[in-house]
Amino acid sequence: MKYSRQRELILETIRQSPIHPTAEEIYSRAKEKMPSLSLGTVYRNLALLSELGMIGKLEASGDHSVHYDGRNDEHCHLVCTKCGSINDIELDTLPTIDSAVARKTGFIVTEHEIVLKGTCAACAAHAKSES
Amino acid sequence: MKYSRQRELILETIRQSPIHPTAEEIYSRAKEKMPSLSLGTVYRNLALLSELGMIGKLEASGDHSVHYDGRNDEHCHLVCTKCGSINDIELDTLPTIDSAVARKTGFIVTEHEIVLKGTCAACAAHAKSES
DNA sequence: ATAGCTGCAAAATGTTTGCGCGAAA
DNA sequence: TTTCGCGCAAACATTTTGCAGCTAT
Repeated sequence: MKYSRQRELILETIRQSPIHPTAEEIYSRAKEKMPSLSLGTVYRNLALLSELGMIGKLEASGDHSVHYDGRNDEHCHLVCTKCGSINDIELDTLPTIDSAVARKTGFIVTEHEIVLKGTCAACAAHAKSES
Repeated sequence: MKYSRQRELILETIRQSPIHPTAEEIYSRAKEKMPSLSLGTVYRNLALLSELGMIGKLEASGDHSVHYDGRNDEHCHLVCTKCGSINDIELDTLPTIDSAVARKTGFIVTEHEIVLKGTCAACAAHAKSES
């Protein structure tokens, strides 16, 4: 893979964002630093980086676009269906699951997408104070 | 909610399909039985049925469309990245997770999307016999 | 020198929506 | 008879792609 300033910027932008940004969000933030950047380039690099496992990908956010994650280790996500926030969470029981699945079904797990949907603490508090 | 023959047919079609069909697949199967059926109606009813919890929804299939599931109880999915097959699996450790999450973070889990991606038994066997 | 990446714009894909008609209550 | 759902087609949002020029190696 050849180096490109665009790819470096895109990767940097994802890593610095805490919100699990979409392609569009990554584009508009990165474009501030490199106004010539094009959206097609963002998409091409997101595909590349996530294929290489350098960034994470979250398809099940519930809005209609893919979100990206600067972390590339295995972890889970909490998606609030009220405010749309996405947060990381570690679930220690998970590593054991893969081998259990392999034993039971012969399916070889190489990656997860584990999303728990519901109401985040902030939205729950907000709802309570309203009632 | 008012009864409609279309909705009944759509629900029936999903329940009879073992493959976790997409809207397009549901449409073309159902259209065989009701040629006047329109794709917009399929989408409207899928939104309705999954909002009511009568069918399941799978966003993280890896192809670029939403898949639906005749089962509406909580279970997990195995998505083969080689052949695209989607299969159900029960993971008994999961019910405990929700309360653990709530205790740790205050997040109230109302639904899951738990997808394990990798190579299914059939594709693994196929790869082995080729090498 | 050349392979690969970019910007641009057009196209493709999957999904949603407005409207006027027909069917259920 | 009134309300809701339907079929149709247009609109929409997101993502992908072809091309010609530029950049890293």
